[in-house]
Amino acid sequence: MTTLSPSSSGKPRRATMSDVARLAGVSIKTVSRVVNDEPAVSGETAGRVRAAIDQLGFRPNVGASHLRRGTTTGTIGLVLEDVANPFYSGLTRAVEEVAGTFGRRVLTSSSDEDAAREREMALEFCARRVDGLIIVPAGTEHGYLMPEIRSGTPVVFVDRPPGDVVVDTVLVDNLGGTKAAVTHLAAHGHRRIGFVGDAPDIFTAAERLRGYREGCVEAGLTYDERLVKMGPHDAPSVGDAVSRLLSEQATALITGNNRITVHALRALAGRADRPALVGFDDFELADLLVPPVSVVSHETTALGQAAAKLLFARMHGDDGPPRRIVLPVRLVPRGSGEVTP
Amino acid sequence: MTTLSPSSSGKPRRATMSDVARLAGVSIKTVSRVVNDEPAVSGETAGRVRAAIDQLGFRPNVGASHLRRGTTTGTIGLVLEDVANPFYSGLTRAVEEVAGTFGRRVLTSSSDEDAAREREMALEFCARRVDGLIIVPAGTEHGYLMPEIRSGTPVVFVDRPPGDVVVDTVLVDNLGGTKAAVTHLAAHGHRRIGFVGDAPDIFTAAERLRGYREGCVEAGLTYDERLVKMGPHDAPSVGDAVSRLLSEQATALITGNNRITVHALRALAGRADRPALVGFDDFELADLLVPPVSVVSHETTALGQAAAKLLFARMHGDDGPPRRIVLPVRLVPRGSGEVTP
DNA sequence: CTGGAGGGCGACAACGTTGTCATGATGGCC
DNA sequence: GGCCATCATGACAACGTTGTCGCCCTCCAG
Repeated sequence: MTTLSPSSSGKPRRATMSDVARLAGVSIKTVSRVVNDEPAVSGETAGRVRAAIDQLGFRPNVGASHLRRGTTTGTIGLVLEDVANPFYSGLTRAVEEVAGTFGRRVLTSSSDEDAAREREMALEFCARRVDGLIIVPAGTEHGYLMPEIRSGTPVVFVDRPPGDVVVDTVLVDNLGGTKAAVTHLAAHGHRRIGFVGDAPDIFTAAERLRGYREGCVEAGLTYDERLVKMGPHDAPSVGDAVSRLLSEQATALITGNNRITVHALRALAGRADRPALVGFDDFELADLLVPPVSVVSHETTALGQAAAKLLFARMHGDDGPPRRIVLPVRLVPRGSGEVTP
Repeated sequence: MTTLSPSSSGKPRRATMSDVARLAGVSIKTVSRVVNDEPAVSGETAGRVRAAIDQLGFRPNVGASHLRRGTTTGTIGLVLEDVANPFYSGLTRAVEEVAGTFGRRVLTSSSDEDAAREREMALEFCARRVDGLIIVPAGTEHGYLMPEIRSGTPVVFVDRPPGDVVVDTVLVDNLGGTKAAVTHLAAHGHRRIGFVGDAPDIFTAAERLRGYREGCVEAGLTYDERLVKMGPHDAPSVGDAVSRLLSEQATALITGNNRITVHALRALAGRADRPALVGFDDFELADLLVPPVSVVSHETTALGQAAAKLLFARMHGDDGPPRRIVLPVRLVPRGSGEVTP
């Protein structure tokens, strides 16, 4: 009880510079000078002020400081689908890291693939005057960001491009990734390759599907839409998709992202007719499964770093034309994709 | 180029209420009223103000608003070891979720198990006037938080208790967890059970070790310190620990957390003499490995939720004595822990 | 002894917003 | 027609901080 309540009664209040000033018998400005290590303060006075600061547990209000100084708030906003998804938590960590080297903190928020939520969070972060915004978009309309962009808040899109504004974007080579996966499976003799993708209105899902199609064409396979299932990435939907593709005689599967891969693997676990499988996105323990899972791999850390670096370049005055960075992917053969039909 | 720069030359500046007021031909205060949906504004004036707001892309500065209103900033700070660790990213998501229902956003920061960084981040968050702080402590001294706590910022510790202050804490039943694991393995006939734990100065590692010891005693096994390896949770250290324990004729292993379990599994992958294994912390795909991995499971989501709810209760005026919540764990047998020596 | 330089410090305004109070206009009622 | 209530609006101060400017005192050169 005494542990939590302050010495006197009533609601606790944070000490301000005037409290410190009063206690130390100096002016507010002098306290400010001490706090900011400005030189023009005598050692004796500074000592008294510091003692008062310690005694009161004073901590400067950086919000007020930012307001007065007209400087930025030292935060950047990160809006993504779900921090709990390892893909995004890796990205978050990378962003946090880069932001840290520039003395910035990160405000995070999960949109849950909801465009309205994405918008709400992005705008709220702007109202908080973040120095910049990194967005994994859920929606496809981003005109709402124009006022922000125009008034100088840099915005970078990651993993998916923005809808109707042109700003810096960092993507991975979705097209090339699934294309490579198809080629790889075809090279092992597969003619009926199934594709389980996320909802087709998600950019990466659509791109990966496109890569799948193009891969089929290049490999001389006829594109058969019965071998494609696009839809939500929850376990039941994916399990259902997998059964259907197998009943269509698919001998190999390409799974469109890490969530889908995991659910597909679980759906396949019991079955005797296990198809070859290549997953998009690498994931922990893929190498320890039986068989080890071949994947189209890319660095989520690199994604986050690239995005954050782009953002900080803009914050530091880079005003070149918007850039689009496409990070390479790499097919990692581990076993599951190297079995014949 | 035109995409990024504002209509005129010079640095872009965010519109303020006075800009809006000037454009709409009203006073600042009227703009404020419109922005805050206060009733005493005529429809015609409100329309003019809203038009000006849209035209300028004005977004209110919530920092200034908080300062003036004397209200809180609507953010809470979360300091943990590493967001990229699935354990913590699940926790982060849960905290975000609860915070969202109370209209709060979350500032995150990874301490990387560095006490100085933990302290720095926690204090910085306080300087930003977060409404509350959730900490997975890296250090063992938390006196530095006393001024904050005293001035009314609630603090909740998760996963590990604070060092030298008494505040709300949410833990899991570390002791019971490893005890159960030992009992379980002993019931399957194991007499030489090894324990690979994290650095012993980490609270959870020490508790789990204690549970291991007590479990050994209860199971009638003599505690043999050669069967215990405590240390960092990186892959080489864990791999090394595993080899040593096996050379000590351990027939079963208990791995002290999700990182250690994963590294241990990788170290064991090639070997013929695979011991029985029970891991602390559940992890994705544990059920799909061969054999499926038995674990001491607990809900990271529940941890985050409990912590956040405790925090918000404090923020809403709960001033009862500090609480300590210990969440239950559950042994999930999947195969790896149910093999005989 | 005087003048100027400079060090130490404080008063004041301002950052963008909102609470309080005042003001002028309008309308209804006796 | 006069009076008060009500409505719409604005002026002003204040939140906690910092930039600007000016004051006073000391010290040293002339």
